[in-house]
Amino acid sequence: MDNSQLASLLHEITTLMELAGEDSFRSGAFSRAGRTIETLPDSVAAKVKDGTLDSVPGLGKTLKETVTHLVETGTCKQLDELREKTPPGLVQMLRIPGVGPKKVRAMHLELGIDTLAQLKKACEAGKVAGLKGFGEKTQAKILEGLAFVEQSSERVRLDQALAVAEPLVASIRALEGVKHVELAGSLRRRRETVKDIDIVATVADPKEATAILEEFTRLPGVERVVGQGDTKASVVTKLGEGTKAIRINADLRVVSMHAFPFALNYFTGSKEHNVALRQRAQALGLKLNEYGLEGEGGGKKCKDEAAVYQALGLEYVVPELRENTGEVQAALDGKLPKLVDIDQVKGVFHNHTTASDGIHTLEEMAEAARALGYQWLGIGDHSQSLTIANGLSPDRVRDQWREIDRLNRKWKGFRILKGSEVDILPDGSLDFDDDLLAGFDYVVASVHTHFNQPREEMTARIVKALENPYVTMLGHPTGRLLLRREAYAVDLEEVLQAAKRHDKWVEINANPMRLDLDWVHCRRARELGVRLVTNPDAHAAEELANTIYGVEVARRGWIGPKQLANTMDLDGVLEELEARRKKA
DNA sequence: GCCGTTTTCGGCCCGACTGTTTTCAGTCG
Repeated sequence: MDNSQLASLLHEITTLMELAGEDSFRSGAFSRAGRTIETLPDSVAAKVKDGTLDSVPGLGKTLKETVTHLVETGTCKQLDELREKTPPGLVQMLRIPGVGPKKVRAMHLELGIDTLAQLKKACEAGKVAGLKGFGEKTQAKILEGLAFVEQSSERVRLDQALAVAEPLVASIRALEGVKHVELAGSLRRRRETVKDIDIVATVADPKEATAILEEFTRLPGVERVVGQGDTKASVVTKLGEGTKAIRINADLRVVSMHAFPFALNYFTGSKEHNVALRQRAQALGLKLNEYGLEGEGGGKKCKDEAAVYQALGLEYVVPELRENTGEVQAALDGKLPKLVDIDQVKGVFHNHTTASDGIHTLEEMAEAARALGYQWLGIGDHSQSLTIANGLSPDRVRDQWREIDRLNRKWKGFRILKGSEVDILPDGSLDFDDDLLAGFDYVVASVHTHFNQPREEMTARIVKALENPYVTMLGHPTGRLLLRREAYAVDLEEVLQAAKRHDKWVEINANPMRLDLDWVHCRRARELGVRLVTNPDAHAAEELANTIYGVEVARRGWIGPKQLANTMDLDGVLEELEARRKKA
């Protein structure tokens, strides 16, 4: 069992405990444990095995037992019992905005409501409004919320949310009277998937806030207004049409000028990072909230977020690192990493052309890369066995090499690199023989078939591929498709160890549907000293721009420029690849 | 349920908003 599976079981226990009306501090302990584990790079299952569970903070006697049971059996007594007594419909009801565990529990106990369908009927019959603590407005909100639950998915991908949020921010910025506007929330932290869009703005004159909020609710893309007050408006936005339309909740908060840095910091989160900051403030005898930082001598003025961190005696923490995974301590010690930046990327390795399943030619891809300011572009079309993607035969590979040589005579200071995305066959051998592999500048090895192999088999398969001297890097290490397909079963720790042993790079696939390796394991790669590389896996010229998403994953994983192979300039990359070929 | 440079018991981050209330519970971030 990997950490994310274990964490989701702990989150399930948390939710079910809340629905069962258990003490919130007890359920909170489970929630924190889940949160800790999902951001922990080392395998908790391995810790259970070698008895080092004590090294995980927040696990006392009970939680250590629970975690051990979950790892060993996939479940535990408490979870079994909670599942037994909780109808699944109750969990779904929690997705209704404004409905939490207490309300769900009341409706379940008082009206016997177990499903969303029953809830809808009860609202339509006016029964819900009669409950103690409920009323007409609550009932109407639940009915509206039910429609939203039916239409929206729980989370959306980063790129989808940005496609809605960035135009919204631009529109708000253009409104009369608006001073500052920034994206906040998990979107600003660049999490791979997000639940909603948070925006913070300021106005020169507080009296204008209401008018700004009013205009916000009428912007293009806004489908419905959920709530609107003097400081906050909440809307449902829509991206796309028909059954494929994506709906995302968006909140705009308008605050005073002097509160802006505090509000932006507060609404950027993460929740856990905020808690850590407040504890830091407390330790200094200060009080931090979304309006300011108060001490004995009154409020402290901060002109921007950096000043807030400075006032707390901390180095500035960029949004991508604010997950309470050690960044506050590092900021205190002055030991935050220097992170890689998109401007430092000089090229990318793994891209496709019309030779396999891309839609643009070699030359078109190269020109697009040059337009982005890259010094080199790696082409890695599919190998022969992947017939569904028009994988290249050895003869077609040699044709492509001749074409690359021809094109490379055209440019000064720019090169196309000869690469391949070679399939890792089910037994761990590669889809081309070593003689052919030796002719490439570099080789990306990836799994595209037989996703259902047992964990040990898949791990051994990938490790064997990494032993091949001609392999340069491992492509999309887990095969996951965000919100669509789970990762295949694989022991990433073992894979990263093998990468270290054989001096191979590991890809952060920058396609926003993949983002694979994830940021948590980037942290682990960093610890191990495994070099990473991000590749857009572009199947069209415009997809080269997806590289930014991979860089964001690397940043969230504390990766600096030296550890990301993309920052090598043309001379550097040619030298590096030449040295590797000689060694092979 | 966890945790301890004021604590092994008694706290646990903090405040706003909403809708239901007449002093507050639930939800949210």
